[in-house]
Amino acid sequence: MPRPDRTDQRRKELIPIIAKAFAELGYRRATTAKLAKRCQVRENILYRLWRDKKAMFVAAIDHVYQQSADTWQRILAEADDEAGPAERLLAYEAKHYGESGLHPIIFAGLSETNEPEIREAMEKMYSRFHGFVRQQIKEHRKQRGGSVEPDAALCAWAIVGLGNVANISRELGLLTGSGRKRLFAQVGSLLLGGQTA
Amino acid sequence: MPRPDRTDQRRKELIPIIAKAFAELGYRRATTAKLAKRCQVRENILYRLWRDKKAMFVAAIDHVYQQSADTWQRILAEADDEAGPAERLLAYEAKHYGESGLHPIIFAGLSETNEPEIREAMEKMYSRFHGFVRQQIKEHRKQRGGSVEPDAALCAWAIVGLGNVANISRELGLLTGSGRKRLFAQVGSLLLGGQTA
DNA sequence: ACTTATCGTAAGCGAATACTTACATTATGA
DNA sequence: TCATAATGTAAGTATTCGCTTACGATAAGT
Repeated sequence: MPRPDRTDQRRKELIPIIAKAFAELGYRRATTAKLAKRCQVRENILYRLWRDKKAMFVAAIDHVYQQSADTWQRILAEADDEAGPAERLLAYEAKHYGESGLHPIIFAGLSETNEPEIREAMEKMYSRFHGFVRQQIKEHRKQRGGSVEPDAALCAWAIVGLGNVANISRELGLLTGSGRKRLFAQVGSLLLGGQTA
Repeated sequence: MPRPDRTDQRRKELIPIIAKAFAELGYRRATTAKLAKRCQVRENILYRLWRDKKAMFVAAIDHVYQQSADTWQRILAEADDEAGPAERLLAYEAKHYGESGLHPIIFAGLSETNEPEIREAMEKMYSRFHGFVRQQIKEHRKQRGGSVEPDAALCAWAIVGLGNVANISRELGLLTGSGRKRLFAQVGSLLLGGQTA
């Protein structure tokens, strides 16, 4: 009878644009008017796709993780070097970390944790990032054998922190590209391997 | 003749209150009306002390570093254990990191770097934090002797990152207090000492 | 062809917010 | 005591922003 519902597809098309806008402008500066303009639609139709601005932002946060996860899957699939998966991921991030330009969304999210829905989305995102990294560390260490310290979970948090400062120093121009690369490569592998007992 | 100018003193009195407000509410939610109310004055007089809201925020950012620096000076002065200065600072932060409640200001600042003045203030703040930590690492390693890797500057960034995730995980409830403590103690000392060649 | 729900356009509305203006009051030093 | 500038009070304003409403256009299945 009527036209078929393309809502889902439309959402998928627009999220990358919206995420980019939130990344570049932050949560408040990314007004619904600007979001609509970038999407080349009227505000109205954004509100048909998401309940409110908050929901658009939550979708953007999810998109940040999804984007990274997809990239990592690709790297892991490409495989067969002499380097292990964790080392390959680390090397990749050393080169390309932050290239998507999406990470500032995280900064924006951190100052909007008053909103329960945003807080929840941030919580989920960080948990996923941490869980993934932790898993990689564990597998890497298992391969190598021998007891290692500190705990993989702690090292995973430290690596997440590494990503964070990398973003910050990029944003503020405190580290050059090669500096960030060395940061990932040297400190990253220290955390990955830990200290053999 | 007229009344003496107490502007400077007034600023010093109000900054802690304003900083706390920015920390709790973020930059945008901390409206000038709310700031004034917390300070128990009218908006008007805030505008006599600072050019605009941006200037209030910049002052709050400076206050964050100042607060930490003062605390650290105290710790360093208290001294004479068997533990070195760097180790004492690390142990202190492991216990008390984030207690001031001021750190969320940093999150707020990170999504306001579009404003050149705020960006500059954030840049200065991070440089100072990093410089201080780097110095501590260097002195610690000199005491111990022997060549160490990775570079102190890189490890300093990693420790700054550690502080960051500590804040984030506190904010989002992703790590318990004891988890944060172990994070500082274990990963912190790994980064402090580095890997002896 | 005709019904029906999706898609697009345009305008507007109430609330909030950064900042201002005008004016009354106070306390100081000569 | 008196001029002077600091301190406080109150109200207002222009703008912005999130969100809504009303309506016309489009495209599908029967």
